[in-house]
Amino acid sequence: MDEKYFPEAVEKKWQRRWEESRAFEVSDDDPRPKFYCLEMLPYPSGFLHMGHVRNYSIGDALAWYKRLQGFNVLHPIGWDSFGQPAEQAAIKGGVNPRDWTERNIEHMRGQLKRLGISYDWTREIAAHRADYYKWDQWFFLKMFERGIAYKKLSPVNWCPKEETVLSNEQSSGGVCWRCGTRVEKRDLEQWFLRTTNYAEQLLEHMKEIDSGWPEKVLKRQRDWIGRSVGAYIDFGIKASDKKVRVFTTRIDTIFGATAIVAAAEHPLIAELLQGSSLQDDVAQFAKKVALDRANASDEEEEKIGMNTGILAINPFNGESIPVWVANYVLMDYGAGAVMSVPAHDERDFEFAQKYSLPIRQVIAPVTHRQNSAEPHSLAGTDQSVDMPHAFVDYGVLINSGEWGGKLSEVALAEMTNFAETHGFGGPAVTYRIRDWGISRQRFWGAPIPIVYCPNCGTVPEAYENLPVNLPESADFSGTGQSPLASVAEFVNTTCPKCQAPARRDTDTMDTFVDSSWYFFRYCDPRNEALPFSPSTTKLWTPVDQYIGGDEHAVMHLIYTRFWTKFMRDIELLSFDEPVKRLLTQGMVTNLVEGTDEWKAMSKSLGNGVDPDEMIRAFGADAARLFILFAAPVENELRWSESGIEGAIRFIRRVYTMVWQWRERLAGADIEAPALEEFSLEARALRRKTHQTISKITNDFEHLYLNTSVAALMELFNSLSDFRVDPSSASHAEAFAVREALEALVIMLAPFAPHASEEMWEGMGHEGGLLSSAKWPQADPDLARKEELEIPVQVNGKLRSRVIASPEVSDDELRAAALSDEKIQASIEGREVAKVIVVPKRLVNIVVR
RNA sequence: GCGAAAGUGGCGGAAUUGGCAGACGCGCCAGACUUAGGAUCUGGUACCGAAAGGUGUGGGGGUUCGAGUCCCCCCUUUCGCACCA
Repeated sequence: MDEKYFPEAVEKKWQRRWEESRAFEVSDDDPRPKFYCLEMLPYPSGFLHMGHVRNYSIGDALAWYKRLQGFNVLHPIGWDSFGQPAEQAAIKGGVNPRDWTERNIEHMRGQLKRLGISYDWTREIAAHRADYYKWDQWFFLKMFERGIAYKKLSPVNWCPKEETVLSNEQSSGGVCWRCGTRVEKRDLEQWFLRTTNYAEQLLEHMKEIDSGWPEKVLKRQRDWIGRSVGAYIDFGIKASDKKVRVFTTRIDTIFGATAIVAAAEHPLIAELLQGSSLQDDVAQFAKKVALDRANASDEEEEKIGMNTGILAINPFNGESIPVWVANYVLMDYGAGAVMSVPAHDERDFEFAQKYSLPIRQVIAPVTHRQNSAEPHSLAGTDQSVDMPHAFVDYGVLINSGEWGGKLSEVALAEMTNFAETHGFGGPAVTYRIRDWGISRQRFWGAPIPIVYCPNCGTVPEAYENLPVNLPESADFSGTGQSPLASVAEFVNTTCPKCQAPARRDTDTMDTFVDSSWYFFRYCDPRNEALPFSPSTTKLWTPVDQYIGGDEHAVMHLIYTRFWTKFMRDIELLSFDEPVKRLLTQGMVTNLVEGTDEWKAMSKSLGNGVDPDEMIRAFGADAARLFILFAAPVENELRWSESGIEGAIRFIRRVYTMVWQWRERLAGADIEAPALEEFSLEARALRRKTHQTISKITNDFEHLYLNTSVAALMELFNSLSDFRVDPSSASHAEAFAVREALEALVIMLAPFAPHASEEMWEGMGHEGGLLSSAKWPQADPDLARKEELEIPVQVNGKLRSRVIASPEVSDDELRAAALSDEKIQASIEGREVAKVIVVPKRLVNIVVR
């Protein structure tokens, strides 16, 4: 230990020591209880940003805490290394995506090590390496076998001039990003995973995690899954034996249906119009709707529609109503068609007004007369009525034949039942969640292990042929086509079934596939026979704490839940949910120069801060301490240069104090003196020490890291106020200081591990790593106050305080309060109506 | 538009069970040490007031002996969803 604190030297020293002593490597056969602390793995863009630093600082604080508490802590890291930026770099800069990616990983690994995050680096994984994506392919085959992976036609953005697929970004504004041609929607054969099969479970199992996940994430997942309970009804078609099916959550309004509105691309409509004069018009209309949708802005589009001339028959009343097509009905939700009830649905109302469709009220508000035989209604006629807007609430049915007079709640069940018994409908549940399309016409991803054979058709690659290796390189000139299609030695293969010459699928998988199961691979990262052995994940998973940004609240966190359920189904696992506790940390923001706006750090806004510069200027410890202190973990964090200076100032003060006491503490007798040997001040210091241990231990369980740091500062302030000179301190005083300082240094380790190690060594623990030390234990007896200071209020206003013993009774407190001089003065001449005593906390005297 | 969450000093925030509002830090002010200070140390710092004292947690109302905390209305901000039948 040097007299002065030099972060750079200290940090280098301990990073080396940790590596040499393999301090953070964990093994499966360790008798201690396990703890799996996981942070979302980064995309190797080339540089760590402050969001990463915050994410990993939070995780590392928890990992340190748990380790000091005696847990066997798995704390791994890896790279989400497939994805577009690498391919863009290849297209633009002519570099190989693999080289680009490896270089970035190399650099970012160095940054993480300079931050001193306590990872088990022996378990590092990277998605772009064949020993990882082989298992993506393995899972794909398993899903294919079970019908979870399937192929279907699906619309993509298509540039008709270049005859190529474009991503959403490449077709923004509805035109091709290169040639400016208007983009079309075109159907392409693509692979999908049946997430919808698991919709019910994804919803149901939220019960298992709702105490550990933020409510807002669960809510977004619930909305994403979008379970909706209602009924389906088949409307007959006039002069045809076909039926058109609709889904509704409001079957009670069916007597108010004045049209059927179908999605423009509804196949039944096209079929029914076969040969009709309207056939082309409707096809034209469908094309326009598809185009508008591709160009969709944030704004809701104006509703447009057209009458198809087809008539449908309402099975409840036999009425014929027109069938329309419109842009506001979506083919891929519900049944792709709705019954239009303008009086009781806002969208239908708007549509009906525009096209002068009849508006018929069939639900009346329930009034105070609801118990009378004749329900009150706003309009007692079955003709089109004037309504200022749709009435969408539940109410009482009117103009609804035999259901008239019933409440919506009752009619919903009865009418669904009626439809079912008469064979034209029944109960139905629909979901908003769609199957997950994973085909990407891109190079830098895991190849889809499917072969197209002229004899056998679509054939899965054989397991023993995995991995299907991604070629070294391809033509990246950016034709928009999957670059793999141009690599002959990749495309041309033999059929795994009949050995005939065959062609490979040239698409790669969505990168969300890689991140759906990566943290299971950490448990068994070098397994060559399986993605992981069930025994290792049985030991380590589920993840105890997962930490990351809330931009992944739906996609990644739904997909990984889905993947877990699939892995359970193929008996790799035996639980439903992969993550017990989830923390979504807040963003790191900085002032945008020339404005007073705080925005997320970004290159384009020029308000980014380079972690390396921070480390150079202040040290990793100060940067990490500041980040964790400045705001609660889930809040936005506003960057502040002076804040980080405060952090290094604090570390330096603690460091200086350790330096001043080091000789005295190294030589001090460890034996605790008898209680009566401690002075009043020494007892107060010990009380603060034990109170602090208790508070911080509790805070860590809730990840209240900012208040933990504040408590450490308070303890330090108490130590500073304990003005005893090291050389003249009594044995008891030195003991109290040692107890406080050791607790302080150990509990500082999760926030500033390098400096803490250095101080720990300086305090005489040569050769013993702080990283294998033990978290201090709070002694409740020592933490207990020796006397209480009880506030005394008069009519709820603080007037005085009285000193009392911790065992004081209510009566004693009351007496003490009433006899207090200041209190007597303020209640003089008034009648005491009541005295409220909150045991050992407060007295309130009510006077008149 | 719909839904949710949140509004506390100059700033980040604390008060986690209805019981002393403003812990801790930043900033600022004063002082010490210094050739010097954007270093370090000491003290102060919600507001009004000379003081006694009074006021104070977005605004208004309510419940309670007692409200930052619970209830109702309003305002503002942030986030999410946005044709989901």
